[in-house]
Amino acid sequence: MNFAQIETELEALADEPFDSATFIYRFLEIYNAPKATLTKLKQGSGNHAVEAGDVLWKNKLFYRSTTGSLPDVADAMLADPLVKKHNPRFLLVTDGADVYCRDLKTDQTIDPRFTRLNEHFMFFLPLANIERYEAPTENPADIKATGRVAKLYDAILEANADWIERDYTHDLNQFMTRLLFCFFAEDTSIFEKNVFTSTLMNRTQEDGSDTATVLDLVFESMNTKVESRSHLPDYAKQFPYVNGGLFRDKTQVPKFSKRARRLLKECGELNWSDINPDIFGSMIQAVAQPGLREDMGMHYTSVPNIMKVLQPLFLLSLEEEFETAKDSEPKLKKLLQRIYSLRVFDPACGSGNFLIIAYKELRKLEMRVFERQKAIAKQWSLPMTEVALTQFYGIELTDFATETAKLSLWIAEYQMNEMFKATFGKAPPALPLRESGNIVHGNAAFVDWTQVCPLTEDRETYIVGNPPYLGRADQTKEQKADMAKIFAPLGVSYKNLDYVACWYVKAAHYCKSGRAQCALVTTNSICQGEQVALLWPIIYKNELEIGFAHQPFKWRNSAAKNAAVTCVIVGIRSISKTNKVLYSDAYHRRVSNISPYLVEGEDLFVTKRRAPISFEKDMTFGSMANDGGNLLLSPSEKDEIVARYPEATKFFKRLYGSQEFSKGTERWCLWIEDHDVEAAEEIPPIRTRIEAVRAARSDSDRESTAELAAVPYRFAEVRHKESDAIIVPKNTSERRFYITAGFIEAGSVISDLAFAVYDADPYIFSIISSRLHYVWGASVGGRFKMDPRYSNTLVYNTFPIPKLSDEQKASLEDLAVEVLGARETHPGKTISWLYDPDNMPSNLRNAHKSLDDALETIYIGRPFADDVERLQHLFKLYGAAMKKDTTKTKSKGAA
DNA sequence: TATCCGACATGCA
DNA sequence: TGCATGTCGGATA
Repeated sequence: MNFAQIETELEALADEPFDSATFIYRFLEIYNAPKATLTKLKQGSGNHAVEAGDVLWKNKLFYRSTTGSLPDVADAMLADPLVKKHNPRFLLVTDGADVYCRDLKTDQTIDPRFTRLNEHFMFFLPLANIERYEAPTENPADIKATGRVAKLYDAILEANADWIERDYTHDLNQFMTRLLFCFFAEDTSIFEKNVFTSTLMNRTQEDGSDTATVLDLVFESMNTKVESRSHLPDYAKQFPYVNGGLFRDKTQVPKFSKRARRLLKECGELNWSDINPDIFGSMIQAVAQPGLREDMGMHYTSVPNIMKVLQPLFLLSLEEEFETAKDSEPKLKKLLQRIYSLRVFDPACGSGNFLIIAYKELRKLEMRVFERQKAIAKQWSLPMTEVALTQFYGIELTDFATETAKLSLWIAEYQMNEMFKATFGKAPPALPLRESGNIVHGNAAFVDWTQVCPLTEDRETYIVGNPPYLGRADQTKEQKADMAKIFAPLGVSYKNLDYVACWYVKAAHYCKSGRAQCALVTTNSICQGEQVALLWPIIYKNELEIGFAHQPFKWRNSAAKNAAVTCVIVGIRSISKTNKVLYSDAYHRRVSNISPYLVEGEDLFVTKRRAPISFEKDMTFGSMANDGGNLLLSPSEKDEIVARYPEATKFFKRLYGSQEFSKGTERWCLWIEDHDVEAAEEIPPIRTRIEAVRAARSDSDRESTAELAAVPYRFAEVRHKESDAIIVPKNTSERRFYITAGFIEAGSVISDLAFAVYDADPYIFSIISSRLHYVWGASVGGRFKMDPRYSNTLVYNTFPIPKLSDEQKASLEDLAVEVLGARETHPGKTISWLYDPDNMPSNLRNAHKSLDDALETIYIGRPFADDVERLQHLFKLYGAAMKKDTTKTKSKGAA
């Protein structure tokens, strides 16, 4: 079976007129329901439903077509005793216009339009016996263990204060991973039950003085083959030969204090068999980095997010191959070869989450192949797994995490062997440990990746991971140097790029030379705003394309404090005819191409520019106070001063940022001209505020801010003009349909949280208020979290407008008046309320619609069909304008 | 808890 | 000088 095929057929079915009699059978056929089953369902013998027209396929699906309210009907079906009896996985209700479907196992619901059913084709995959991935629940054992290990680590450090200055951290880290392994081993069948902790407790003094000696001998024993142990004491001999590199190097064992020994005992008493290496490694990683302790594991990638990378990158493809190979021994054998030759490389692997999950998935698939072989082969004997940890490669910056990654891979291997044993009754011996993954300790932005994971044409290689994101302002000197090393030779402007761009560029070079593909979880900022034009030309130069992408989603994991960041996933591969899929939380669909803004469209991007290509007036940044809050006042604060000092009135102006405009809140600022300073300072409360500004600015580490302390009576950046202005809030909401511009009367100050077009013609307001402009801004501009963020250089200056006649301007102006008029018919309502899609009044909607229709007719002679067409046309015009611009000025244009 | 928007250091062009 | 950006935060309903 082929996923693209399912989607295509589903799309065809959704496009046809709905036929309640045949729909469900066609639907099930697409999901490969066995022919015999379908026949039985149609005949009624396999259909357990009672009501006419219903279909109830045991354990799978309960279907009803109706004309009633879909959720209500679904609730009624759910209450039907038949559900309990026949346990369907899905409830599916439709009236031919909408669909309502609930997965009773995961309790997820979708309710798409009937015609968009294909966008949810993965939702129904369990019908074809393919499970969607479900997030594991939080594991209390991991949390508890992490806490205890952290305490033990601290106690050991305390007893070995000299270790840090002597740079024994590697020894300490390796020692800790050995301990963790032993704890795990004695709670599973790798060691004899509790042998490690009990030996230590029985053989050592309570004060900890000889703990190190005993541990040293025990570790040596684990690195010595049984036949060569004559020099070791009996208690050490009872441990099996472990090796696998974990005990190979002789490293120093730290001294133990009484407290450290007691904590060792407490760690040993935990039940380590419950540890889940998927996440535990990430949590334990924080142990060795006290700075990270407080947000322990905050940055680990959750398993669902890892699957968002692995599934589209290669797991789905393996799954498809399995489905087609199901009944063919040679094909199954070929699939196994593919599994065994595949490599996964995480150049920012941390404690190895991605690698561990990938390993487990490959093992699970291998087991399914074995089961299948067993079922169809005439003769079959159980093979052992050939998925090797050495197929997994990683680079990690911190030593402790590097060691943890290797350990976690071993634990994962053991757990998978146990699962194998449960299914097939046999498993490879746990010991001695085989080689673990190829995890290298180093700076991935600096080291040569081909040294870690050599380039090869013969093996599929998948680069995955969640590398560190750091905006320009937060990069350290070293990180800037890393950036320079990678980007400077390319001769491009790069300093405004996020640090994570290093990984994309290195991955691009790797993918170009080898048979590799890459998908990374990164901050959304590299697919938005100014960074797009900086990064993506470099990628495209390597004859690569975006094969799949996941649109922005909020970062989530089970750590207490989630990172406040919005992420995307971008899959990069050599140019190919294979399907491209665009994912979002709500749907995923095949598209013709994925643009670097992660929307359907061509590989185009805009470069920020100083002057507008079309608008006839400049838009400027508002005035930034940078005052520690002292130049800004609430109405009551202002009134209090004016009441006592009426002469102060002239020093106040209304201030408008995004919120003051959108929500109508009143705010004032001190606005003192140079020649008025002395007069202003004679008013004590004003003088106090000015002094506070001076103090705040002097305190700043930033030189230019400190210099501004010399003029504390005025805003740091003064852009104000004494004229009427169009105000455009900097922040808007992704839920709105329009950018909410407005007019501000002369005499008010527009803050840096909004943009201003001073002395503007009203038709400019019309264009800014159009759907076209919103669509442009939402895709080309930056973002604040998920919400579009307006900008003059990126959005306004790049927006293409056809040449307008005076008549056209006049008619646009009339339509602007209509919009403003519609707003005024709702007195007391804020802009924010009026433009909330849940509230937006119909007259305002209509006024905007008329404006859109008129403007779009100027563009193409008719309104656009949808936003995709809007964007495509704008990009076309932009491209043409830039071409003209290049020939005229020979300056840099866009691609 | 979803929604919407503030403030300013930073540093590039 | 002008302005994008934030492994950003916080108030509000």
